[in-house]
Amino acid sequence: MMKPKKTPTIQDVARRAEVSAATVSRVLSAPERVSKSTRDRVNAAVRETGYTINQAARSLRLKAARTILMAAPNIGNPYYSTITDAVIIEAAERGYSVMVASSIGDDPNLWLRDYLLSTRADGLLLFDGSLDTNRLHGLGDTGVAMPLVAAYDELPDPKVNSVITDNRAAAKRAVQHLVSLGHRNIGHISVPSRNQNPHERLIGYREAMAEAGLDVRPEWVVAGGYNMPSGHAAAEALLGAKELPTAMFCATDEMALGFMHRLRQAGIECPRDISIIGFDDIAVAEYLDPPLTTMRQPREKIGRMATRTLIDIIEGIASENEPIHVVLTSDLVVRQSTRAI
Amino acid sequence: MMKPKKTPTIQDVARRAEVSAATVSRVLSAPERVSKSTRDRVNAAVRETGYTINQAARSLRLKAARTILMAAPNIGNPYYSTITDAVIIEAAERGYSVMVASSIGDDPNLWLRDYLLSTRADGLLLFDGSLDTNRLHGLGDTGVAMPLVAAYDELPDPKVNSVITDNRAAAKRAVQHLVSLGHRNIGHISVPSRNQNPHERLIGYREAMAEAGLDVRPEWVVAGGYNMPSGHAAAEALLGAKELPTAMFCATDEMALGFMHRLRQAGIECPRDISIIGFDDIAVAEYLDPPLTTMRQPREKIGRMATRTLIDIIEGIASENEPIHVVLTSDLVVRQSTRAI
DNA sequence: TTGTAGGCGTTATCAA
DNA sequence: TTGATAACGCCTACAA
Repeated sequence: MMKPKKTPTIQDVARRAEVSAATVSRVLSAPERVSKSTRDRVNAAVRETGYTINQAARSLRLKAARTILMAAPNIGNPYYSTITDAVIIEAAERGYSVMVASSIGDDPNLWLRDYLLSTRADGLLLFDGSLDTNRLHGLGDTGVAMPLVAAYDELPDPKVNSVITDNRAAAKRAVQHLVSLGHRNIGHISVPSRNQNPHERLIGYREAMAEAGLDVRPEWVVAGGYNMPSGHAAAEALLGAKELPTAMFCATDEMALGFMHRLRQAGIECPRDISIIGFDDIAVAEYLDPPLTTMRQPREKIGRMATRTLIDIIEGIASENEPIHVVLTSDLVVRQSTRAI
Repeated sequence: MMKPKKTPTIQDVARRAEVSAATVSRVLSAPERVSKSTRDRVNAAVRETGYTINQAARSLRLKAARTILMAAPNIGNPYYSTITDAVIIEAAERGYSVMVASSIGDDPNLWLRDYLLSTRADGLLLFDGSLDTNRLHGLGDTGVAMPLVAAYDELPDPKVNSVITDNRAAAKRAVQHLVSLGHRNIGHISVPSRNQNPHERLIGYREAMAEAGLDVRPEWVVAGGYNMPSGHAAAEALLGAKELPTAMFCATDEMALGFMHRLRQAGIECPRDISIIGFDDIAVAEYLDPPLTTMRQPREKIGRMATRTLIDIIEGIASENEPIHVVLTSDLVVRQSTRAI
């Protein structure tokens, strides 16, 4: 059994290199301020001792953790995996670590505040539209402003920095695609809104319908909830209607999947009997049968841009006075689940 | 513009409650050691000042970050999302934060070591079989042992704590299911192994074939790579063979999906012409057409158990002398992609 | 270019 | 039960 030596500190390195701790510190953070010869000696000593900087001490001293916190309603949703990946990579490139939090528990606003006030994280990447950005941003009564970037699929508070895709326009294009194929009876499975307004994708649907001079049949617009079971349930509901639409715009691919699945059980085939378009372009979309037509969300880009923006704000590169709003676009990906009528 | 007040420290609370900082600290960590009256005063002061503990200072003092690091080859893979979720939840229940790292970059072994040595994380949850657990566990020359739990889909180094599923047995059961349906010509798309041995799922396949007295036709065993394109490619390769197997055991659901997709393009329908069984039971599996028969990995359980074990080790609840090995089982989920011949 | 010294906010020890 | 004090490891004026 090897006895665990204490982890070396900057002092150990200093002793070994026969310099002061200050010099070691300089070599590590501003090498150019140290003569080449001592620098080499210090670097050697660092290697020999296996020294690693103690982040806790550093954070305490610097009042910065070089860590960002990513909060999503459920990281468990595959939708976030690509994003998470991008966040980690971008953060790593800037020398930041990433903490993740699932917005569960009593009062997310409360413990998020905790994270940021407690020098655990320097900024917040918010993927959860249900959190109160007002309280978070101003941090309520303490009045300490916290670097924050919102990147969820709803229209965020304009006072808050955000990186989003233009959901309304994308939804419109999805519907227009169906219209261009000759469909006039177009339904929609919507996604719940977390604020008082209807979700942007629902608004886009309505606008596109109106602009095309088409009626929105209330029984063809059914509320979903992001996942496959909700698409399944929507199909169930629709099967009760006297007449089926010829095309459906589903606000997420997962719902499209559940929807299609239930319909097939009832003998209704896509795209033969009904055209279906989804939203997101999740990885499996192109491998489905039929491959799913959808609006592709640039998830990697969302992750990277949001992270970059946040770190820019943390480091003072971006001004904190004017909120930053980045709007990315989604692309129509035509596959085989939609066809001309 | 509200001017950002400094975040309150324990001193501020102490002053306000007219006690010493030590007392405030006690109220926070060992309330029973403080009289009720002062305790109440302190708690009031905490509330009034909006005090939050400074984790950096605390970590420095305690030499513990109450944070664990989760490292996966690519968090981007949806397979990990459920696990990540479980890890976060379990960790939160124990008062730990979760950092995530994707095993990219030059030398993961190096920067992982960094994380742990630098008081950023107290332990490592390893989902990447390609990392060198030997070097990580002993941390090489420094000889500092680090709390580590491996939870990837390969047989880990027996010296390292691990939470895994019994891949070999599960693979055998998958094949046995096909055999029980009357199949004798059974192929396999394997997953790459990261050590010198073949992957456990491949071994299980071979064993089951041998036990059933069936031949393994080399041209029916093709190397895959976890994702859908590799399943696609495997199908491509197989289509070149003079004869097709009547059943295929795919080492992951993603590969099964890609495989099925390519075959369908060639007019080969599942389960009519070929039975397909996957592995993992990813969320979409039951919504596919046909719904996919598969071996379900208890991913949530893996995440929770691994986290629990790691924290037990960190906190000294579990002994660190004898490595802990938890083996979970996978369940066969029969759906419609397999049928009797 | 290098060293000295002080302090970041906590908690553990010891004494009262 | 409470308080004074020192120390955790680092960085940054300031001084030499």
